[in-house]
Amino acid sequence: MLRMGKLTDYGIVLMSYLAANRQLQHSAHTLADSVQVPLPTVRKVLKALSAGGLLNSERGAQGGYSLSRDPQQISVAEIITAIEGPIALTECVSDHSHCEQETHCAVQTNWTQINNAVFHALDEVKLANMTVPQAISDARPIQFYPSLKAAQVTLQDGGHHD
Amino acid sequence: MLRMGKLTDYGIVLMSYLAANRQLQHSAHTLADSVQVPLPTVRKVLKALSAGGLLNSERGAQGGYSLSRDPQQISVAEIITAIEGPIALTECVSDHSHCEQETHCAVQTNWTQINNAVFHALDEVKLANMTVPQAISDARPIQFYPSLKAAQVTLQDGGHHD
DNA sequence: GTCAATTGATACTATAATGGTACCAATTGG
DNA sequence: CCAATTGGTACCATTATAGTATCAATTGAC
Repeated sequence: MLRMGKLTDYGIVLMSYLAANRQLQHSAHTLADSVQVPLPTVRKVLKALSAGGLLNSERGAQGGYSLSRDPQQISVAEIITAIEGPIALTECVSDHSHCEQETHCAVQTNWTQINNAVFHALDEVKLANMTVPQAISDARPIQFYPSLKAAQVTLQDGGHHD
Repeated sequence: MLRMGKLTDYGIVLMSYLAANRQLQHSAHTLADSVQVPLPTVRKVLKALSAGGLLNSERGAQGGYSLSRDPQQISVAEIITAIEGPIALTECVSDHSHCEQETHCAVQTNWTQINNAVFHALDEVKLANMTVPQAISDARPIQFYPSLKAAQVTLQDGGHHD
């Protein structure tokens, strides 16, 4: 499924919102209200975004968050990295690759390559593109293997997706 | 982290092994031994790969698995799809997108685009490329935001990665 | 024809990851 | 000094995942 966490999704939404309203400082409270996501969760995401250097934060009364850079300078890859951690499709390419099968596994090098390709794709999309729908010129229509989707009997249990 | 399950990793390894030994039929037992992964788990992965149409399977004594197509015709995107299900980075772009925030979320269209870009990257890499290390000509050297990696204080808990 | 080997399908369990929440410390403006 | 707000940490519950076990179906061999 290759999916990443909801928090990252929130992160994108949050960043998009901030990009659309750069002028002022936004408190976590305000943002939670705007984006319709529970406040504590928003806090968490905001915190990560800030720690990742994507947001400026000001403490104290009248404090809040704001984009640290232009929306054109921020890629979704950065946002993902800030929230999910370093982009790594498998354990192999992650920092602590404690792969026991190294001897038998002859593909780890390629994984890194694939990883880079994915990262590149993610890095080309800037936050500025997210605010303007359909603005990604690089996107080509690609089919998602619908036939395979049908044949997808799934592994995890009985596959009862009601 | 954008990571996908271990099973998918096994799947890639399995497929690579099969690609390197196309001539004969391999039983789950044999493969488990070759790849050094627990037999039941290998069975599970093999089953999914078979259901996905990537492997031919023969029952009965002397049965086993073999690639259904040329390694050049099989992409990692297909393998991932067979094991993890349809490639979807977020819930938004998945089949059952029960997104409550639709009103406030103005990015779902872009997610689909990003998804496509990632899928495309994954689809360009064929199984044949995996067996020959470093064979992916399309790969460019890309930095992984090492600075952000350092600043990555993480969300999930205390971030105590010893 | 029976038996052994092998895949197909399903169900189950335990561990880990994730989402979500709460709390307290630190900072800053009024 | 107080209120508002971020920073950091700890915690819990739900879910997903990995891994295992069991039985049915099929096929070749003896």
